[in-house]
Amino acid sequence: MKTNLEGITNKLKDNNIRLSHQRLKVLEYLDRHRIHPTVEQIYHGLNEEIPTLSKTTIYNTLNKLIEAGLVKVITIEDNEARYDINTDFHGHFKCRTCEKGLDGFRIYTRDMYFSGICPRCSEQEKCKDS
Amino acid sequence: MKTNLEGITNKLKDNNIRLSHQRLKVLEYLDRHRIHPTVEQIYHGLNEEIPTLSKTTIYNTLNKLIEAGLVKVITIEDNEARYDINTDFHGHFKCRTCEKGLDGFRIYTRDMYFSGICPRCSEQEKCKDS
DNA sequence: TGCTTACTTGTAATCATTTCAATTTTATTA
DNA sequence: TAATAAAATTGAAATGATTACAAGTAAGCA
Ligand SMILES: [Mn+2]
Ligand SMILES: [Mn+2]
Ligand SMILES: [Zn+2]
Ligand SMILES: [Zn+2]
Repeated sequence: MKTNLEGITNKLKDNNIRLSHQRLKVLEYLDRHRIHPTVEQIYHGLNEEIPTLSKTTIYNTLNKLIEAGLVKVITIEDNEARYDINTDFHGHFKCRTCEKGLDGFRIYTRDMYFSGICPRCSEQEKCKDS
Repeated sequence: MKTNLEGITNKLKDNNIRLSHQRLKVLEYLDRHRIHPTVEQIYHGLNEEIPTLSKTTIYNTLNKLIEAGLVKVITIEDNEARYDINTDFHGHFKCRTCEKGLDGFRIYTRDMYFSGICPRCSEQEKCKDS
């Protein structure tokens, strides 16, 4: 549940991702606001502290972090992505009435998405190795 | 696996959804093309048969069918929705390499989304009943 | 057949996300 | 510390999926 920000910055170094002020602030925001925030929420949340912050930077940062496996994108909303610093395997729930994400619920729909590599592409990878 | 189109049209009647030419064609397309098509694919697939068909109608139709529980939307793509006439609970897989949805795979990411009603809203529902 | 209501259509609007080029910052080296 | 190259930030503009809207059309019913 608790993310080690120091550990994350080390991972950034490992992935050759520069430790810019903006990136660290976005990470810190995700760590302190465990509500699967949208880009809009991150933007407004950091606006006071960094008035010059651009939404483009937030998008760039999040995409970098996703690429490095440090953040996960949640597509439970139909029109807006949400972001999660908790990359452990866990489900997400959205209430049909209040539209909040909460614990303890009556479930009506379940969706499971997997991403990986199919047998055909696995086979082609083997060929490359030899 | 096999969908009974006759059964579906009966469900449409039950839900007071009119059996328009366009709606039946969209349903037929979803039934015959079990590839979780996008709106774009449905549009081009039906274009020859119904040259006047509008994308807006496809969106309207799909939203109506989703509302009635006859179709499910799949948000595994980051930028474009896909649609499934199979409403049974089942997972979806996307290959990272060829980007196709297939069977038999090595899994790297798993995502579970639930939708339902939270305890708070459940409680309020009870109050309405009495 | 005629009536009412809901559906279809094309265009325009919306809005999350990406592209782009100029400026700034980071990390490195002297 | 200063110089440098590479990468990041920024804001404006572009993109593109989806929705809103208003006028024309078709479905269902008597
Ligand atoms: Mn989560
Ligand atoms: Mn499916
Ligand atoms: Zn609720
Ligand atoms: Zn593949």
